[in-house]
Amino acid sequence: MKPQIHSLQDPRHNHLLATFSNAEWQRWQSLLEPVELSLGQVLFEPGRAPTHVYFPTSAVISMVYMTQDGETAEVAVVGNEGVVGVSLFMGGDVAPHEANVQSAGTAYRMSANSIKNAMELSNPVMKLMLNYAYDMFSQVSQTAVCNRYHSIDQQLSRRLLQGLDRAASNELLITQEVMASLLGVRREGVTAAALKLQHEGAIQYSRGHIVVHDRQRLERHACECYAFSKKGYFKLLPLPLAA
Amino acid sequence: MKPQIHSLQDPRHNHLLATFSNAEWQRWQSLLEPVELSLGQVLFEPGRAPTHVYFPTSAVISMVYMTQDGETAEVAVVGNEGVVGVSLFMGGDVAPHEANVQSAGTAYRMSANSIKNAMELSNPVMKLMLNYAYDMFSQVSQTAVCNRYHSIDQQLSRRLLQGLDRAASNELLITQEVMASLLGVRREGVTAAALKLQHEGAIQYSRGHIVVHDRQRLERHACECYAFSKKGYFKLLPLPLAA
DNA sequence: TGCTGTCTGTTAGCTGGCATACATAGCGGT
DNA sequence: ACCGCTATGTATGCCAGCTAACAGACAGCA
Repeated sequence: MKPQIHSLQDPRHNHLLATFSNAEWQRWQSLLEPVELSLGQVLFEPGRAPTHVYFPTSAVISMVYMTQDGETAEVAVVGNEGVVGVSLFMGGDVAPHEANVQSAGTAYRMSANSIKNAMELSNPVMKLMLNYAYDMFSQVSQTAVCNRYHSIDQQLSRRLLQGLDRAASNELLITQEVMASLLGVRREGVTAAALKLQHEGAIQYSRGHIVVHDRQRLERHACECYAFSKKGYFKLLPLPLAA
Repeated sequence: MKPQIHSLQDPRHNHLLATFSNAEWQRWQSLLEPVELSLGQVLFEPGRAPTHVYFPTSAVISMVYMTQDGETAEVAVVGNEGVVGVSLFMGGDVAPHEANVQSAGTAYRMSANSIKNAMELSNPVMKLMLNYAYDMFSQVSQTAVCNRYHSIDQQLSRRLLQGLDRAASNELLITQEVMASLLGVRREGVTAAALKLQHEGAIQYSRGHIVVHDRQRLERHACECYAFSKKGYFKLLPLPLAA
């Protein structure tokens, strides 16, 4: 049940880092530091300037927004397709979100100063980072609409799939309680939705351990937001004309 | 009832343009084109690359997200504090939103190529634009949470205030029908909330013409999202420690 | 083996916002 | 003055998700 650890972590397991040319790579290597991220660890808090950016290789991080009353909602998920701490390279030093580790694993991190310098030095790197930031922006927009229109069933399915895409296996470690706080709903609501999925044979779970048996069924339950949130998906969309 | 028109439009009425040094300004002047934006005009559609960025001087633009079923929700509002078309300077050419004119008025626009060149040439300009993009990102995150937790009453008040901040007077031109599509709720829901505000004497309206009489009352009704969405607000927040 | 804490299942009643349908009221044009 | 269109007001019924409260089930630990 322990998180799997890549003892010889390869930075290129992160999709952004993987796109670097060898020349870029030379510059970056010494600035990147491999780290283990544990479940629940908080990478930065709302109102504070992140000290590092994180490039997950196997860890999964939630960007969580919180109201004054302490009610929470996840607005984006970041796995090895992305990077945590986009506020640093957009100049809005202070992030309004909390970034916490949803699934323990490995990542590479780089100090705030280093990433800022690196972006000044290299235009391609800057473009890459900004491009990802925009993906994330889109993902958050989608979340806003999803929160408005879609049922708990749909959202749970969506979120499980998003977790699955960033996991190495067909298993997830998350309790219904935590899932509820991510979706911004009651725990009982998640229980009901999860039960339905379990009765249909789509998933099987027990005490925070979820095994996905029928991914396709999950996809049928999920709202469109899942497909849309796949990395860069919207860029590939055919123009939705016929307005 | 016609929208007021500044016959001699000053680009510096846009807060972003206003921050430019004289040197920057020289370069930009010839690239900016003054335009009149009419109510309902669509600046760009989802899935398409914007042809221009727009710097509103008196117009107000809605960034609207749409589901496959055609349900809509506004995720951000842009007035003379900002710029429309951030996707262009983040490299994600294709925007997932629709940008449409919520309140007729004036703006300056610049072609997609020009803005891209301008950003390459000037680091300060790039930082300014990215900084604003991050503000917008925060605003969208806030909207996601607002959609989850806050009542129609609260959201209507919030949205009226956001409109008011970007208007020259205490009047707004918007029907309950349109407001409903922005908030992503039924028209009847807006009617009920608006009636309440009217009975309290906070606002007075008729056929799409809203006059705000008691701004403070609106602020009391609005959710925290209003205060938060004020431009750059989150940067000024004291650190919310005591976790 | 039993204790304890966490996780999951279930119930009863409430409410906000939903779908649907229709009524009234201004405004503009002829 | 009338017609027609758009905007607003209102009603009935419904349902998802909420509050609150509690019961069972399993894991780890002493």
